[in-house]
Parts: sequence; structure tokens; C-alpha cells
Amino acid sequence: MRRLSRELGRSAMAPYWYVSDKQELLDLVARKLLSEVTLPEPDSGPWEERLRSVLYGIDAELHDHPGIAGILLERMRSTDRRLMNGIIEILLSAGFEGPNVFLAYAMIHTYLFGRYQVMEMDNPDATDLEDTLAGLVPHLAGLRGRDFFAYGVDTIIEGLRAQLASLKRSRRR
Amino acid sequence: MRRLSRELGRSAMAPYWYVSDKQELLDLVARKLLSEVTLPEPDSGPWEERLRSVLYGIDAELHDHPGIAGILLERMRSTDRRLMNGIIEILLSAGFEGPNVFLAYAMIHTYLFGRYQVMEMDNPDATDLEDTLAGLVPHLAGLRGRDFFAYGVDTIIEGLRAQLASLKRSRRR
DNA sequence: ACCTGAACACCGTTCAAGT
DNA sequence: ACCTGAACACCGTTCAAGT
Repeated sequence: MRRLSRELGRSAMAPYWYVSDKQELLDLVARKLLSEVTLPEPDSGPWEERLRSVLYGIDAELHDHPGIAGILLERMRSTDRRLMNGIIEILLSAGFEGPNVFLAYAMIHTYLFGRYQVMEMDNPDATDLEDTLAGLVPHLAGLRGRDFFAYGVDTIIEGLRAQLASLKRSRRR
Repeated sequence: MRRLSRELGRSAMAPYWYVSDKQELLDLVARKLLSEVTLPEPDSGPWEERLRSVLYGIDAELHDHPGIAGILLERMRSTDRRLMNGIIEILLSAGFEGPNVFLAYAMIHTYLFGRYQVMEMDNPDATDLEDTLAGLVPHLAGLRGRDFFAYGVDTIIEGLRAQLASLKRSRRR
């Protein structure tokens, strides 16, 4: 707060006229970013594509503001449920049901949450990787943050597809 | 640091005789916890089970100390690479190769990271879920933290299995 | 070898006051 | 309506000093 006021050329207490505390300010920022993510139309494609689209949308917002990821994702599941609801609708349309809807959603949410703690891991200090790994290091050079995220999302989608298949199998009995 | 000293009945500066700063103290705690996780023997079972076993091991350590998750996972990929190497060996034994080893590892690491930011989400305030969701809420009651983690790990494993299958397909060409 | 006390630079925030 | 200044309770940490 003090740094913000300093950068705006005001006294330390100036922000407190607009906002009641630091938390409220961060909430407003998170709210703004969340509102910029669009949900795909229900009939705009297969669930996999719609899911990927929301996740990439959230990723894009977080990309330039990794600092508020925590607040943002916390809001997503408490006060600002628009995106959470949207994702759950996608999962329902995919065929998830009952507890599985929440399990699947939580899994996705958790991955997103991790993404913005790690971020810096994208370029993992290839220096002094031991034994078996040393030979693999060259492969690391070409990988970028987006590659890691894309691979993660793909893997999650494949995983969910498998869960869905076994759900349908057990339903048939 | 001040609170630690207070609880130990020492002056605020007492810890600084043992440790050069707060970061170093947290590192020592993280190191201790990481060292308590055992890696399964390479021939102790299929890769899926060995992977699950390490992840559950890490989860168990983090469970009672969610606060140091950030430091712990950061160490895992920087100074304390024992577990990271172990997981990567498991992935290699599963058939991953080249960049895919790192992509798969990063995906897992990211999920773990998210797990301990979210934690509290495990019981998501079923109050005022809107429209389509209201009907699903009863299913939430029975779900516990462990269920969410187990489902996440299962989904990741299924996802990785699918990635592996397509890797092998492309290798055959 | 182990610890203390005073001090510094930094926070978020309360409260009374200024224009 | 919009902002300031002084003050408080809290940090992590430096430095010189005590036993």
C-alpha cells in the first residue's frame, strides 16, 4: 500500500479513501481480471475444446499478473463463481455427474493454482542435473512456459476422458 | 522469527545464532520433510504404483505442514533433487523420453504445488451455489481432502498413460 | 559458545485533522 | 469529497555488547 501511494505521488493513507483495506484492493483487481475471461458458447464445440478455451483464457490473464494468482483463484471458488460454474457446466455436458463433477473441477482448479506458483520453474536451471538426467538436458532448452501449460492441459483432458469412460462403463451395468 | 523466539522464551535475535536468516531456517525444515519421503525400489511394481507411492509420500509430509509447501517444492527442483530425480526415473522406466520426461514431470510438480495452496477448497462452501449446481451439492458432503487428492493423482496417471500411448504410436512410424 | 538490547527500515492500518 | 501526518503494532535484520 505504501509503495502504491508512493508511485501515485500521494501520502501513505490516500488509497484508504477508496478502499477499506489491502485485501479489498486485491479483490477488485482479481475481479477485473476474471471478468475479462470469456466462457465459450455451450454449442461452440466439443467439451475438450471448450474446456481448453476457458483454461487458456484464465492462463492469459494470470500470465501478466502472476502475483495475484492466489487471490484470483480463491475468488473463483468463493465470491466470483462465474468461471467455476462455466467449467462445471462444461463437465456436466461432457457426461460427468454427481461427486465426479466436483472431483474433476477441483483437479483442474488445483492445477491452475499450481501453475502460477511454479512459473519460474519453466526454465529449470539445467546446471548440475545428476547421472541419468544429464543426457536429457538438451531437450529442455527448446521448452517454453506455454509448452508446459499446454502439455499439462492436454494431460488433464486425457485423464478426464479416461475417468469419463470408466464412469460410463460403470453406469451401463 | 520474533514469534518463534517468543515461543522458545528467548530474545528476538536468538535464532540468528543458529541460522543466518529466515529463509535458511525454512530451508532446513523443508529439507527435513523431504528426507522423510522414501522412493520405492525400481522393481517394486508398475510405474503407476511407484509414482502414486512417491506422490502420496510427499502429500503426507505436506499434510501437517501446508505452510512450507512453497519452499519445499522449490527446493525439490533446485537444491534437493532427490525426489525429482526419483520421479523422473519412474517416468523414464514408464517409457517417457526426451522433452516429454520434463513435460510430464513439470505437470506433476505443478499439481502438487497447487494442492497446498488450495487445501481449504476441499470443503467448498456449499452455500449459495447457483442454478444447475444446487442439485449437485449433496454429493459434496461426503468428499474429503484425501478423495480430492486421490482423484487428482488418478486423473494425472490416466492422462500420462494416454500421452505415453501416443508417444509409442508415433515412435512406431 | 550462546544470547541480549537497542536500533533500523519496512509493513498495514487507526484516528484525528486539514482543505 | 479527497487527502495528509502522526502514531501504533508488527516484521526481519544489523550491530555492538554481555556472560
